[in-house]
Amino acid sequence: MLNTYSTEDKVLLAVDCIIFGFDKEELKILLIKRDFEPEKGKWSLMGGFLKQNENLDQAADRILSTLTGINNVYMEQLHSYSKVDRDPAERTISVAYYALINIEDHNAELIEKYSAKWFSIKKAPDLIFDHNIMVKHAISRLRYKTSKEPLGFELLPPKFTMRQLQKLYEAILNQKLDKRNFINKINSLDILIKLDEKDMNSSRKGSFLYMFDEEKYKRKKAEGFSFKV
Amino acid sequence: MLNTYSTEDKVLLAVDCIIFGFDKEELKILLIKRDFEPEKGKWSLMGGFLKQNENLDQAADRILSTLTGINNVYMEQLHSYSKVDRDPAERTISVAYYALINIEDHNAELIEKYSAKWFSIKKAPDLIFDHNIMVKHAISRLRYKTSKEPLGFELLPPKFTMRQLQKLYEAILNQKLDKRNFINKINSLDILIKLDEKDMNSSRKGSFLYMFDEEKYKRKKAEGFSFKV
DNA sequence: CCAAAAGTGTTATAAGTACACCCATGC
DNA sequence: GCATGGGTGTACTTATAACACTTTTGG
Repeated sequence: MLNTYSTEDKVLLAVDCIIFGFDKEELKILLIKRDFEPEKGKWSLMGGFLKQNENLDQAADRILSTLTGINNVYMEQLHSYSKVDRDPAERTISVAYYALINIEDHNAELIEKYSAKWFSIKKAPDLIFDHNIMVKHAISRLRYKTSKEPLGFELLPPKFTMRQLQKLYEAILNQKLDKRNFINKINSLDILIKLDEKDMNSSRKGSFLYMFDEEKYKRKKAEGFSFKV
Repeated sequence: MLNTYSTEDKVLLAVDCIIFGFDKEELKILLIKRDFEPEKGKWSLMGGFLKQNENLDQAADRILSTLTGINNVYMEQLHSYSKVDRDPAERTISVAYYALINIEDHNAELIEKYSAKWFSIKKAPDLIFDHNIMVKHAISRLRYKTSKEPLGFELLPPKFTMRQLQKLYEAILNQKLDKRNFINKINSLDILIKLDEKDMNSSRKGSFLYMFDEEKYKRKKAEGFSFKV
């Protein structure tokens, strides 16, 4: 291999993951209690270092999978954080990723192994380094993205009720939405499949379950349709 | 300094800049002809490596300034690119930034020194590595950002005509806009100062010059106003 | 006097917002 | 039979989109 850049400084490149989940009422993030220095014992995002033979997306997948046992989830690069002394141990640049997972899918043993815990985004503890700002940015990006692309479904089980979907959007946007307007809007998008099945847990009457019709969405998108909530 | 992460791989971190300008008709980017290997003689974004004592924003400023002689311009981090073999010389992760400059401000000597040239985004040459995709992403981000924040003015001289502003937005959005609707919309935002002065270059009648009223915009923004084109 | 760009309002359509009652069921 | 959450439609307001003629002035 050529080595044209040999006089340049090298740095450690970390990847930190903001892992979002939704538990029927609140938007949550999965945090770990650090069991290593620096800042041992404090709450932190799950992270790791980029290896020579992988790209950032792969590193993010690996790190997410290490903590949750889940693969193939929606992940997106957020931003790179590079303040010179952001990590007191050593110069480290961190690339933040956020992931959307169905909270039911996580692996309880792994969560325990890493002393991880789900926190409501409204009641999350103070985090190490610049992780607080990463979370803030991630929420802001999540708001933008879920209003322009059908990503909210990533946070729900495959079958969900209209009310669950509404509550999800309310949690993401941090505001109440009008029930009728919300349903009208979602229905007008015409990308859900209404099942015959009802969810009987939430009320006596029961409420119909829906599924996201990904194929239909893709077809419509190819024809110029754009999702908008 | 502690050295907790000593077994981890380190990498070279490059910063590449997509430098946008506007020349009254077209949206342009400033490219350099590489005078070093690999890919010597090919067109490329201006780039450099992150140094130990600076953060990414500072590195981007430094790199922009090296080529244009300009400081204090609007710059924003775009994305990090990390394909393992993206640079054949050595494993390098690149963080792309885009900058908006008033094309009149650039330093001609520096441009010459780096064999740099302004290219219309529609007629830009093929670039090295993954720089083509970086430019594509930057244009897409620019579209989004300039429609939500008053950043277009960064690409214009301090005094500009309505028609110039419209042509700028047409170039960014890559579509014709209706003259009356555009002016009505801009005026309804109420963030421009109409000068008594006219620009007599573009027509016999001459057209009024405007300036962006940044203070007014800030005040309105603080009161909940949001820019939208 | 005419060519060339500047400037100016109204109407129609679409999107968004506000809002209240009946339904089905388990207890 | 009643408490609980599910489900449904219309009127109003706001935003967006379409569209054509008059003005100014240097040559």
